[in-house]
Amino acid sequence: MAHTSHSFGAETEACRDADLTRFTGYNMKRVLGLVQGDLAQVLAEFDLRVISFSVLTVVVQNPGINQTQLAETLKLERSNLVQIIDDLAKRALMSRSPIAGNRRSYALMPSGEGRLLWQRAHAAVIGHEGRILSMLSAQEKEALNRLLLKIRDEWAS
Amino acid sequence: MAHTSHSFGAETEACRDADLTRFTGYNMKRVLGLVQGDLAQVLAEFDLRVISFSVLTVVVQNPGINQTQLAETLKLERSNLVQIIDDLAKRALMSRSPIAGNRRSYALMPSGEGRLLWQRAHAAVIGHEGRILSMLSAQEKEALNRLLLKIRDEWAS
DNA sequence: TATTGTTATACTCTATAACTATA
DNA sequence: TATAGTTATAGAGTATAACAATA
Repeated sequence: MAHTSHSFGAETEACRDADLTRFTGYNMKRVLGLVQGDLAQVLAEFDLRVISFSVLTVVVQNPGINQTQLAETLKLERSNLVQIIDDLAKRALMSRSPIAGNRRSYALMPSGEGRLLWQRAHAAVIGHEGRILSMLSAQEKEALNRLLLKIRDEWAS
Repeated sequence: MAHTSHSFGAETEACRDADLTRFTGYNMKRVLGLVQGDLAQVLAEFDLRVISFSVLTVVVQNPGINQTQLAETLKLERSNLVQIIDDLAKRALMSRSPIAGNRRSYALMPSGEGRLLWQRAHAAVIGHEGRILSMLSAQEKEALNRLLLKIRDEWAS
């Protein structure tokens, strides 16, 4: 029985989900799990969650954006952004600046400290992607991104 | 002001996350969100969640597998499988069969009804992937799967 | 002692409704 | 009336510890 059990494990364990690997969605889910796990560890060194880094990136690249535009950009619910922005604002990484002539929305602006932290985190994320995708050639990485963006563009609302 | 607001939206709204789209992880997350949303709707017609379909697939392809092996295969925690299998068993789509000489694990076996439901759901999932990836050529789909599996294989534990 | 299945629990992510203050 | 931000809440998905039965 020990022999049976061992040979079963050794011979077929690696392909028990063979049928599912024919689905791109399943493969993406499995790979994204690996990527997000490593990325979360990398960003934890900066006290950032993955979503916080995304928010910081968009605000640095689009200073003055408001929360509704930010939510649309990252495809998040406005309500789920509140705590994330609260945290970043409390840490003085960005500010909610009043807009002249409009008192119901704020312009999100990165602080100097926010820009500096973002630059360090951004470099770390580039390092993370280099490591996690190190088995792909430059051409393969470019092809992967091109294919993913082609799918997203087709279904862009 | 209406003009300013409109031109801002029209000119820069589409590329506010341009910097993030350089990251494969971000692009995968965005695309997987679209794919999983559509897939969930497709599987809801069979009263299946995405995870239930994965479980059913692995059990159909590997009759006799136990819960620990199933959890390893799908990279889930054993504890999180309990309710899913409970549901599938209560609906008589699969059974927990006792194993001769081993009373602490069960052999998961698909029922005839389970195989039939799986065949219908499987066909629907293939249809879903065909629709959601319809902008890609056969070669592109194959390339995408190959790249994803190459990443996964490299980091397989 | 180690393994299998299970329970309980907690934390993250996501989705929705309703509120406030503004416009 | 509609919009921006907010609050509360609920549902998935995921992770961990501890337990009973069994090996």
